Amino acid sequence: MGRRSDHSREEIRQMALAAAQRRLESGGLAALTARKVADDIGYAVGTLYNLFDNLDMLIVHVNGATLDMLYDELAPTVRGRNPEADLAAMLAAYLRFLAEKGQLWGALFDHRRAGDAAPLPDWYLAKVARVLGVLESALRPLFPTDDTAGCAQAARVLWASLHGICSLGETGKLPVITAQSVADMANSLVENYVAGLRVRPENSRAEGE
Amino acid sequence: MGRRSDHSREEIRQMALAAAQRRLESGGLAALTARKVADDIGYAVGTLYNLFDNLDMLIVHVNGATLDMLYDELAPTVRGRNPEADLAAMLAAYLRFLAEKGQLWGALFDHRRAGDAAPLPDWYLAKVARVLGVLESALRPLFPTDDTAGCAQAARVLWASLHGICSLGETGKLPVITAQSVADMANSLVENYVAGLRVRPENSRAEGE
DNA sequence: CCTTTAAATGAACTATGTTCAATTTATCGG
DNA sequence: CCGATAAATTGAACATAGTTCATTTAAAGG
Repeated sequence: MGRRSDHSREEIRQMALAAAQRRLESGGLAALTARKVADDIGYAVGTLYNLFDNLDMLIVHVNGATLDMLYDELAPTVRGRNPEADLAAMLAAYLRFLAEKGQLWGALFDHRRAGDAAPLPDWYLAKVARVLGVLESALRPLFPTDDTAGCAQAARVLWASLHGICSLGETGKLPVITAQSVADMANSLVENYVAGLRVRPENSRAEGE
Repeated sequence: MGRRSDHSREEIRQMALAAAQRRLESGGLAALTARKVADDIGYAVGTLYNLFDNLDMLIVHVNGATLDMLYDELAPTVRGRNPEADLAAMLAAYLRFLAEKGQLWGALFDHRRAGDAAPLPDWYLAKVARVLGVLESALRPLFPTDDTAGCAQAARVLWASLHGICSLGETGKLPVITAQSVADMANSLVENYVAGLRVRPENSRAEGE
């Protein structure tokens, strides 16, 4: 079969992304194969490779959509006055997202690309940065107005740390104490880290002790 | 070919593990395939499956060895008096391990087993717990003698958080500010979290603000 | 030396991502 | 309306995976 007029190029792209997302949600990354997605949308495997360089890029696009969803959930939780309160609300929203869209969240991090693959595209990093921006705005009051760098770094530390807790928690790689404790751990992290920021003003960048 | 007497069953196991470790160190998880390991040790693929249930279990054993190495590096850094000093030394050793044995460290976390796989064996979790024990002993002075649980939880929070920083840093998934900043982030985490523990004594388990 | 038993083998099976010559259809010039 | 051109779609084919198991081979026991 050749050139159909069933759908435009862009429509097929969207269908493929939607199908990929569905597969991800129900069966995780393992369920997301080129042939299955192609079947889902009623096109042949080769067609997928007209629209995406490879499966990795398809997944990166799905992950981009996930980051947008995450932003939409997190952004409204920050009111910009009290860091502790904002962070608690934000963390709750994050954990809720993780509980509801666990497989999508998982793909954000489980998807490891080959070492020789192109670096993550700028538009993707921008989406990550946008989510980080929410966290930055919550932390903002803790830093002097001119210390944007310190705030940005603190946001990255918190974000990455939180990721570690959720990630190890979900994959069972950490002998965890109770089932509830991923949330407990996340709370412990945020509260103590922020308390630390308050006690050690501005020089949060650490020299020898 | 059938029953050789070149090596005992246990010898082949060790050869396979050593070969797997070598492959991991040079090319990461992608370079560790059943056929290649079999070739390396001069046996056929099938033989590997006499010794290990499957490739996953082979990798779990290599990871176990990595955890032992890590323990050996971390354990001597804790002197048991000053938490801040101990943690700084321990963190330095951890980052050194990461720099030198990055691929082995990576396999500890990159290796995601299928959802239907058996849970991680107890002996493996025990090795994880042993490494965590080092961290616990460094944090010990910060907690009342009877609060073992609080100390254990703090150790897990720190450990998992640190993992998040290193993991996201290495995979380029976090738009990082400078090249140096993984170490900076790790220091920021440890120092602020510990400062937080000091300021908010014992009730580090977090209720509503 | 023959029998028994255990180890070692490697072809075969299923499934993956990816490629590309061949095919089919739309589009456009006349 | 037709024929040529261009574009999209196809699916068989390739390389590589993990895993299995009937068959082969060598050691051990009597």
